[in-house]
Amino acid sequence: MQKTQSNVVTTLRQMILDGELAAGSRLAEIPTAEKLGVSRTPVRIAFRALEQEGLLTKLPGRGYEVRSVSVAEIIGAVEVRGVLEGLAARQAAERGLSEAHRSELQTLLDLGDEILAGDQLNEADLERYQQMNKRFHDIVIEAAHNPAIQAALSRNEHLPFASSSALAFDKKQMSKETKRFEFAHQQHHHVFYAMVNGFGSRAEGIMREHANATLGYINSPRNPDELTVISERDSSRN
Amino acid sequence: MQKTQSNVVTTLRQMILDGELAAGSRLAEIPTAEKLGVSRTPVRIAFRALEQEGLLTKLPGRGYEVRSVSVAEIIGAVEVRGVLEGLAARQAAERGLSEAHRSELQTLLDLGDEILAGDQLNEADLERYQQMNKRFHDIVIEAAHNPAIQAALSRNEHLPFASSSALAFDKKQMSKETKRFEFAHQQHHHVFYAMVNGFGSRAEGIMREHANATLGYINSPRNPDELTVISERDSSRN
DNA sequence: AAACGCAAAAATGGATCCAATAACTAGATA
DNA sequence: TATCTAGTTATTGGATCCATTTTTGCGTTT
Repeated sequence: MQKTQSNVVTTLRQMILDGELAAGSRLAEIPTAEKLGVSRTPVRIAFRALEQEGLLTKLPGRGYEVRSVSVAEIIGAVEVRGVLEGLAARQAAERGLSEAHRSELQTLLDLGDEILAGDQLNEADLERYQQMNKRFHDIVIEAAHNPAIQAALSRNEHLPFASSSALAFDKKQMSKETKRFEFAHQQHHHVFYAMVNGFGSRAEGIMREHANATLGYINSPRNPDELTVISERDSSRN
Repeated sequence: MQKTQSNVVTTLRQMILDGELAAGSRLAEIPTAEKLGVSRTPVRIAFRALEQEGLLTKLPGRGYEVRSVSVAEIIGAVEVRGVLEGLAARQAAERGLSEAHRSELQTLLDLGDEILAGDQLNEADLERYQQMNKRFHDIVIEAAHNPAIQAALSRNEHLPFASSSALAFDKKQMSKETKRFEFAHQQHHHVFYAMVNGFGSRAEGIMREHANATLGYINSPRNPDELTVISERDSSRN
């Protein structure tokens, strides 16, 4: 399979998100091109694209560096997602959902209920839930009919997941994590109710707060220890 | 003067914003490169950067096209700016302003008062006001200490000004426009007061609404005729 | 032993070259 | 006359080449 231009971007992005390229790694065009088996041209374009996405930073004269994202930055990015998706939910509610959007959201809600019906989530459930969740949020943004929201979000889309393990699902605490997803899914129900009934302000408020569900235990005030652990791990590179 | 890479980006961007490249124009790499006296490489990179900024759209197989921005899109983008700068003002207020930020904002407020002291704005006043205004907003964003806000805004930074005349200062109605600036600057005073005193929610609300001041007469409910005129002009291309 | 300087190596930015693909045009045929 | 087809043209994507700048490392000198 020959590597194509966008392929290089996605390959590098995936390597960064997977932690294969550790935060702080220096990347130069020529070695990267050789490593991927392509020429410098697509690599050059990929570096600039990933810089735009906030995953790389330019070191003038020494190539690029994989950005190390601090916990504070992740929290900030989640906050931004919150206000943007909140705006989307409000505009969707004020504008009114199309029948297609309404029915697909309903289907997704049912699907989420079903996934969460069992006692505890397993690996497969997690995967299914996250797909459902992504689609749910995408529809809300679509339904706002405001392309600027999508554009603003794209810049921060991958950032919260850059420091891979910080937002990882904690498989050692399945029951706690399961509760988190149950709560998040309740919010899905509530924002759906608000949007269907044209309650723009409620829809916005719920969605805005809902973003914090992504953070999981990071900002849980009951678990300062865990916060500390992550902070240490991260502050060592920042 | 030799054209450099970022030069090509800024040159093309300026040409688009100035209307020199009309909305809907098709742009190909080779003609553009020849026109600017550079090779295809920097042009290729510039096209992708401007696509990221939302100023160009890709026509697969036929190069790029200068995006035509509808009034609805501009209003949507302003809405997005509102929630993002509102978030910035809130976080700045909650975090507390540094002394440097506080004093520079104070200076800018005084400067704005001075510019608006005369009866009516002239061309030079307008220029000075807009510089002051830009700096004021930049400081608010800086003071939030949330790089994700800056990143999200960068995507929509130029978009509201792409359809050049839609947001242009209406020189035939100086007194009306002057009142608009006076109102906007009052909001600057209020958001400063809120931020200095740590009133996060007020700061957010004021800033969020303040974004609409940019729109000027576009969304003025008292002037549906003017709105119609702009809509027509724009809808013809959309 | 430390610091300065020079040279070599590596990196980027820009230009050109080659190949593949998609769009246009003109001509032939139904 | 309309449509299908084939050939030509234009355009992009990828690879390589050249020049300039910066870093880096080693050697010399103080």
